[in-house]
Amino acid sequence: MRVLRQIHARLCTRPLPISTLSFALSKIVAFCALSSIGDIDYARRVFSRIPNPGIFSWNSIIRGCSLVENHSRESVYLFRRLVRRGYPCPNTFTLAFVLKACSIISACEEGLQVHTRVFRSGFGSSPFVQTALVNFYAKCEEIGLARNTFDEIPEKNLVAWSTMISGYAKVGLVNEALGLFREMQKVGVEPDEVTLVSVISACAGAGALDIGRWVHAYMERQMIDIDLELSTALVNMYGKCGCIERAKKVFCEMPVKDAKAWSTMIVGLAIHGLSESALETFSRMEEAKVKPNHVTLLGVLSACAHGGLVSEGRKHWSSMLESRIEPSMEHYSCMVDLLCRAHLVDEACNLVEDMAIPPNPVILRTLLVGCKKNKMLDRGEIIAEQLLELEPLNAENYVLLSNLYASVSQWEKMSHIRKKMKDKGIKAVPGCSSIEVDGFVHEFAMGDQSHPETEELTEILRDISERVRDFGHKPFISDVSSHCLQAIND
DNA sequence: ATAGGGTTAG
Repeated sequence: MRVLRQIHARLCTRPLPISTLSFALSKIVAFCALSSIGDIDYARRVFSRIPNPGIFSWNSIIRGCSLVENHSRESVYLFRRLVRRGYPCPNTFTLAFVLKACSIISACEEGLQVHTRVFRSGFGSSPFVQTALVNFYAKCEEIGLARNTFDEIPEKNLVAWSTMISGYAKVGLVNEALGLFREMQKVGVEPDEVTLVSVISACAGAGALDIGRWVHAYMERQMIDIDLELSTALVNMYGKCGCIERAKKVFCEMPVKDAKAWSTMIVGLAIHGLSESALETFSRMEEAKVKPNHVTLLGVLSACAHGGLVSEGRKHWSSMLESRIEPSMEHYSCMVDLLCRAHLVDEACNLVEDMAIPPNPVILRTLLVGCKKNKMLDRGEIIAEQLLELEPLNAENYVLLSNLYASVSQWEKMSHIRKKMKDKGIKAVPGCSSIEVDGFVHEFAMGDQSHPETEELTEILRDISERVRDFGHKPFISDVSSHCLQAIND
């Protein structure tokens, strides 16, 4: 960068022809915007001094901004400016870059405008632009539009398939993602690392362990290079699917581990209740001199919350404040959860009151659950009031408040809330779960009888429930079993 | 110079 700055300084003092100067400055912009050692602010300054920037310069700066964190919006602004000026004319590169920026910031309006422009410009048949459009729609959760665009691509290459698969995986349409993966193989397109990352991440989201294992075996068979991203995806998949030992194995065998990899492992251990291991992994991460990010801390705090490790949690909270990680709403949620689980509801409330930003509904709900567990009616009512003001249409809030009343046997107030819900026409979203059997993910929702084998399943659940009773246990009310019991009652 | 990838609390 220093050498470049010197060259830049000399360029400016020479009486060069404008075209030569523009060309040289364009090259500087491209380097500063795109190189890993570059400097986007410098690129912007140089760009603003180019007398008559050509499309190459515009593209460099638009792409550069889109790739730098928190600068993607600027790409969109630059593109608008370019369009308003009317020249130079955007090409396929410009469109692909600006669509990428739109997908990073989920700028749906702007992306749609670009799409209109694509139609008019006649670049609609460029595979790059088409794939960028698919990605853009998927990132904006317009999965139907993404699919329409995808279907219009006449010759779908690997990148197009991967984009669509990852789009489905991201919005949780796991069967669609896996189905498309099979279709892709049927037409003879071989997946690469990037495709497989999306497939594995779809498996993680669905608890589809069998398919995940199959993909893992497939990669080993095909000698596909299991790189950093793939390994992390595998660690996550095995962790989410309950195979923490396999997750650990993949993790240990990774030659290089970055913050995401460590975080994934820590979160995996935390959700398995292996709090001590999670914390130990965190210290190994620090020893390895990998800088923790905000997700790492979420994992650490959630491990402490699950293990009831209050003082450890407090320690990590204050060291987080000391380091440069600004606590986000999610971190506060985690800490509030930790305190509430440890029956320190008052302290949790104080923490929330001291927040610089007003608490979001998630935090308030966490507090409300804490009040319920500790039978703190008055405090709970105050929190519920705030919550209902913030989100008067969310059924979850009414259910939580009614649960609070139930926990202190205030049946009249409870039925009052239920009635209020009914009067407002608010319906609870049914609880749901899913399981993969032989490569298909079966989904169940509370009260939903649409599964072809509902009768047999209900029969089995009834049997389990009776056996639990026969053993002299109360049917245990965990999240899953309460759904089952509800299904039986229905 | 162009399009697709991993981690996120309750």
